[in-house]
Amino acid sequence: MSLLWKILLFIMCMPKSNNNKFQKIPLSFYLSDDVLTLSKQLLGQLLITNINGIQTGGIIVETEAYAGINDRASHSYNNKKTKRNKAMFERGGIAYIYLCYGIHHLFNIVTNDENNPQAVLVRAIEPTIGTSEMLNRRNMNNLSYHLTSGPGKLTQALGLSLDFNQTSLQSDSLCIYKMTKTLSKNSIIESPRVGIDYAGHDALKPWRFRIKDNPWCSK
DNA sequence: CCAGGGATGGACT
DNA sequence: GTCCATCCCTGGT
Repeated sequence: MSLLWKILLFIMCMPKSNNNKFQKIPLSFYLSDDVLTLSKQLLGQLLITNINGIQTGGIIVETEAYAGINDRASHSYNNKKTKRNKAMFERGGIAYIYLCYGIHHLFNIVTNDENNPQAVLVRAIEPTIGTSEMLNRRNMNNLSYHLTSGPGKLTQALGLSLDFNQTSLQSDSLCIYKMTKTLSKNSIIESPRVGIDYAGHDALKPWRFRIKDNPWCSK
């Protein structure tokens, strides 16, 4: 076999994209009724969007749990169902995206079964795939921690908008992949959630989770 | 119909 | 650290 053919074969056998190395997180994962544990398990996993053939994504480094009908900070508090929060009442494993302050799209991972409206807000990712495209979408010239260190920033970087509301997290355009590395318990920092002062005593619950010393977390 | 508020980010001191 | 733009969603007339 000529060298040329060997090179050609080698190229043909190469994985087409990064995520071939990783397994999609299965639907069963999202159906858990333990949203706090799930929020921690989502840290370190890989979130990827694939829009118009452009792949962007990164490692989830910060999450918040929204525990459903008894959580005053949750949109589903008191079992209140509206057009906006409809996705939360669906079966887990889909996206719940809504507009915040009229400007920012916030991305949540719906968990638990149908009519058990819990969700995990993704607050920050560490960019790993398609960084230049994410810089474009954010109108930034140089890589800095501002790229994806906040719930509104990361959706802009990933190209996530209301169009993705209720999209499956196992779809071609939006997917979360399992990383092989597991985080040790003491590398996860727990603290109160951000921006929910209206939630009374629930505002004090330490349901924000982030990877210790990771500079890509929000402020 | 309309007022009030929000799971934020960016500009600025 | 402070300040505030911004606009959809919601609930109440």
